[in-house]
Amino acid sequence: MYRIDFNDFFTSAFSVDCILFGYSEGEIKALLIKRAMQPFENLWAIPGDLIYPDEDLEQAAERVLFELTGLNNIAMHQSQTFGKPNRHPQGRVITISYFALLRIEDFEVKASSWAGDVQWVSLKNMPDLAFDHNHILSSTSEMLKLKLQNEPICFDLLPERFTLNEFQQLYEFAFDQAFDKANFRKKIKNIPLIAHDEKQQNVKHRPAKLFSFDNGAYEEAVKQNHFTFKM
Amino acid sequence: MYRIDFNDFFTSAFSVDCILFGYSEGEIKALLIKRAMQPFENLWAIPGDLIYPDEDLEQAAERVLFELTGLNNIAMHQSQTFGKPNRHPQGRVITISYFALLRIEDFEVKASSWAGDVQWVSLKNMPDLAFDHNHILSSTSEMLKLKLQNEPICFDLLPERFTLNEFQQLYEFAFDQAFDKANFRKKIKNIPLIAHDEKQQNVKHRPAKLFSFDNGAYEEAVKQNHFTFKM
DNA sequence: TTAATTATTGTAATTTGGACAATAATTTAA
DNA sequence: TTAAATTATTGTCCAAATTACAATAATTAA
Repeated sequence: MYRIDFNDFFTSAFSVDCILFGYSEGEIKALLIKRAMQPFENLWAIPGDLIYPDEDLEQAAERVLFELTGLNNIAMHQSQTFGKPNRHPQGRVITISYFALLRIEDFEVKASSWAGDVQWVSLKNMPDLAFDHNHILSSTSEMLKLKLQNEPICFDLLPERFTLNEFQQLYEFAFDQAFDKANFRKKIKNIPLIAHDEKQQNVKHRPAKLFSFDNGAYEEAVKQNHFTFKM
Repeated sequence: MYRIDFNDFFTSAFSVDCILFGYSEGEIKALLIKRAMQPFENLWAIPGDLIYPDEDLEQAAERVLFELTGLNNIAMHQSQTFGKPNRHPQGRVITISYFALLRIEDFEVKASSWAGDVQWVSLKNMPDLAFDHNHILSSTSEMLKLKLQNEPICFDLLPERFTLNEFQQLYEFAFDQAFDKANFRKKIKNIPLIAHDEKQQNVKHRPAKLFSFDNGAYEEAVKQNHFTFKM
């Protein structure tokens, strides 16, 4: 891995911004970094970096993800590209935003060279961010909602074993509305879930049963045209 | 308007590719150009151009649209960004694809400076295109299908007055499946359409009634939360 | 006038969706 | 040990949407 000076990119450059979404305590969160360098030093921002001359876009996004989380083999979803001529104070930088869905508990976050601090921040409670990152984050959140509605990616966000209520909370986030518990359970009856004997721990009331997504059954059903995921 | 040499962009550059979709004879078509210059001279391609240093992305896409069609005030939809290091033989060019929906009958196409020929080509009958343009076109078509399902943009593609069958054909394109005529009419009964007395002309059978989209009623219904468009 | 063709409307059975009630399992406090 | 509190889970009823298909209407061409 190598690092190059901003000037190497002349006055125009490409970057990726890599929005890492996670889910905990009933809320969707994004992993933000506190910038350790100018411009916008000490402001919170979406992690990102310039794209190296021979690097594929997705590869650059995966590199940013890896530096922060040590994770590989996570699906990256391209969201949108932002290129207003003055969005970066030091020159023309067009940025391509990607997002990935993570299980917060599955790894340790490590601040990278360009980040002073790293933190999961709830989308409901977002501070002012560097650059046009508030805009990038909110339009990427909309794209996430749309994808949650049409692809079974909510299981990348949920723990491997989850309760039906946790599942429902993601659905409610995706549609910006509350659902009736009983009706929700009817709606998902075709999604292939494995019911475990195990139950929720450390709750002050009747514990919920744990489920996991049956990916094998899902892929088989899709292949046979029995099923298309549609929340 | 000014034109600059490729070398002005050093060895890396941004471009837009601008996919113009139209609908006629029951099929979705894209406006393609025959390249008048190297590389890929004489091959068909999606119209596009480099982005000028001070130009916004969408503005560049609108410029390409204008040069070919003379049209302004057409909504541009960003689709995806393509940036494999070797996708352009002359250097690193990252391209941002946009699409717009046009009524084919409403304007004259004029070949621009960089196009030898221009033609509407059905998506069902697509030749080999320059660069990675087959890939760009097919993933942008998928994005079009998704948007057709969730926003009332089919009316940008249909003539101002259309038959319910024409409307249904777009729906069938968006979902890649055929629908029962009678049931389709029930499904759309909440979409605000104006029924005209006028009928289809020059058909060899019972002519269909013509309808148009009632945009005013649609926007009012959305504002009052009575309605969300969902094909 | 009739056949051919497509548009349009209707009907009945089935499935899905929404509101809400009833029951079950667990913890905590008395 | 028991009852209250809390949340999970299942069931029921009715309205609305979906599906398959039949019936009728309007037009052209022979």
